[in-house]
Amino acid sequence: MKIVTWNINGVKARLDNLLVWLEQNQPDIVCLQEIKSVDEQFPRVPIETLGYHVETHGQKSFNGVALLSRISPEEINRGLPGDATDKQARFIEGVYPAGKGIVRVASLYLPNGNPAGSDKYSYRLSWMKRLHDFAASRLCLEEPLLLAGDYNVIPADIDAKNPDEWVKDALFLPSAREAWQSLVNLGLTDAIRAVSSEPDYTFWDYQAGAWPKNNGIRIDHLLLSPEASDMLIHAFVQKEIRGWEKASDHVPVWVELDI
DNA sequence: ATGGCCGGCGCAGCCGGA
Repeated sequence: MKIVTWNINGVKARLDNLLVWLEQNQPDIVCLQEIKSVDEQFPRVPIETLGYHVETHGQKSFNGVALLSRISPEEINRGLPGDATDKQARFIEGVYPAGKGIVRVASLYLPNGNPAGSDKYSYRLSWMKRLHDFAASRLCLEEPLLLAGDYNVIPADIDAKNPDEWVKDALFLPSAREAWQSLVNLGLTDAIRAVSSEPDYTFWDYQAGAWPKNNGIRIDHLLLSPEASDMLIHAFVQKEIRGWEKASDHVPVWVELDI
């Protein structure tokens, strides 16, 4: 089973790319972030025509996440628990039949939090705490679980071409990296780091020639429960997608599971 | 050497992103 996460930076602006990519790559489950669409305007018909089920959790203009899948989900949950007043659409979870059991997959878009010290940064940290509590409760189920998405966290120096440029950025501040490490320390496996100790950037800014200079960062991650990690065959970043016409600034990150 | 963008909204620039 092939599962992939991709921040597409606007599903309507990226629809032609998305359809070609789906046909060429045939993923089983796709976690999308930054769809920037309300549910009613998500272009579900052309995606369904390719054989995918579509589940969205969107809002107007910003944010928004979705799950595309070849197999119909048994259950869908929208929104990250822990704050009923949170109106930002950043989390959707699906439960899918797989093998003799299920696989549980979440598509998440963690708040950027810049500038540091702002209300946005405190919202980011509180969201990370909620994600930590959610992951802890899900891990008690002892199921194959994937928490996939745009974490907006650069975990370590190796995950940036120029780490010095990021020292005052919310993506690389010690408190954000500590929150990331605390999440991983629950017993989750960073799929890319499990298979590679090389730089594997997933984002290159549109500005300042970041892509031609390979000035990238690794901020899109798949975290696997022990039950999912045991089934890990392969993980990789699909870097070449960044070179497409009208590319997103993020690229797809894949895992293949023996399930 | 320096600076360099893009999507959404909505029809002009501004907001948000990382």
